[in-house]
Amino acid sequence: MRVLVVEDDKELQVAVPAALRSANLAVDLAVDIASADEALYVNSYDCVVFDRMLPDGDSLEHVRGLRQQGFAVPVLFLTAMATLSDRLDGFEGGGDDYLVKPFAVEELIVRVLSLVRRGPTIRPPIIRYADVELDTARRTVHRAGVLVTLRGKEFSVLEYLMSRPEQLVTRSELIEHCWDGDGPMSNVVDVTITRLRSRLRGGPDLIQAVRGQGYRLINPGGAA
Amino acid sequence: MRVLVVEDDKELQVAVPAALRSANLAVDLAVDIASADEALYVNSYDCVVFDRMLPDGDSLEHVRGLRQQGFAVPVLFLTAMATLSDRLDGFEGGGDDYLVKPFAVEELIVRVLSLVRRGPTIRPPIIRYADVELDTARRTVHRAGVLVTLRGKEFSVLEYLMSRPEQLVTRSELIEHCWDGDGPMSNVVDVTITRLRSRLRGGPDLIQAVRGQGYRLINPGGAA
DNA sequence: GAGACGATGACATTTCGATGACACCCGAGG
DNA sequence: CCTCGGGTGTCATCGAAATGTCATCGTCTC
Repeated sequence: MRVLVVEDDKELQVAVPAALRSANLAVDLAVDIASADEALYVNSYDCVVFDRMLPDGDSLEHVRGLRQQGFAVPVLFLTAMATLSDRLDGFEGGGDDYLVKPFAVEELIVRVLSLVRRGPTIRPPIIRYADVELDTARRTVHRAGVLVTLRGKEFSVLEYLMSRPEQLVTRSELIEHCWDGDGPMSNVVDVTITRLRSRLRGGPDLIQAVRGQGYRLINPGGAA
Repeated sequence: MRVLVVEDDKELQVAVPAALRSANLAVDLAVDIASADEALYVNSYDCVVFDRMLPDGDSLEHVRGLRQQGFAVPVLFLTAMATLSDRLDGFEGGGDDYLVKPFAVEELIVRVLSLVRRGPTIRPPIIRYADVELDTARRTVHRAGVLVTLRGKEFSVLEYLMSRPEQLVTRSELIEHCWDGDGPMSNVVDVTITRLRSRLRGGPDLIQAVRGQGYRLINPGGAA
């Protein structure tokens, strides 16, 4: 579990990461909003610890903006301000917790762990065609309900075909999307299609060869 | 929004309800676990504020029991104990927040409002998959009932995998979430997986390698 | 029936994961 | 300050699995 700490105070820059690391969290440090943004853009975190006031602005306002764009990672604000209204602001902004300075490191650890545990769950997109279900996140394929295990290339090819159901897909198109570098100089595509077909033996052939053109996904039965 | 306060201290019996009412919450009071149970049975609350120690027992233990039976209402524990392990206990029990006495009433209000807003969603601190139980708070793992001691990194990796059962998890995903800085440039992940597997020798291999893609938790037996 | 193109089985090659051994770092304790 | 040891990162190697290549066969079209 990985945490980003955004803190401009020299002392806390040391203490906070140390505390979190002692709880087996992976910690990165940013010193202002700008560098935090950079880090958030590059990596994905399970939690962010934000000092409320930073040299280049109020982190709360910033997070509020990010939330509007779908930013879903839980945030813990460190704040020196003690008035109730300021604290409430913190929660309104979408932050999931806050801590008033000065605080005990144990308290910080407990709260961060709690936030991390709560992490955002994402639904994997599933593509369906005929009686085939392809789960891009799990990288699994089911035909008529039964699990079919595919090799990497086979999966890539099927994924591409299923993203363009019933459309004609040329060999070079497949090579461009499923192979890297300068595509192979053989009939790999054909071979892969053959292998794919043999794995999907659990119903009619869904992959139609179009002579001289390429391949196309079809649903012979029509139903399902 | 209706809140139940369970408190035996005379002073707090007055102060806590008063504070919450000032935030427009409807408040009921109970003085011990027995009467709290009665109130919970009769009414439905959006939040419960439990003093940790009550004349007829430790409320934490009690809530733990209730959770097992599906009790989902968020709980805020008031505790006088200040050690980290005691605080962690509070979270393990399924309580969603805690406050150390003495506390500012504003803080109490903010936290209760936050819990109420969050609604009855609990993320149990124990994740189960197949015959493995992982306690995120205690950082312990049991396989088929027997305790397995893991190293920090091994635990982090297993935790991440178990939070996404059966999903494909890439190496870079693991590195992003379990390592800091810009991840290492070696096969650490593979090595850690190997070590993890060897610790979990007590049943079939649950970690499936997906060639060229990453790893995935699976349950070969299907049962349990 | 001939040519072209796709299908397929067999085989070669490449890539990738598993693993043992070792090096390094850091914290505990003398 | 030094040593020791556990935990973790790195490397080299091995073997198996995935994939590319080729040759052959089948089949569709003109």
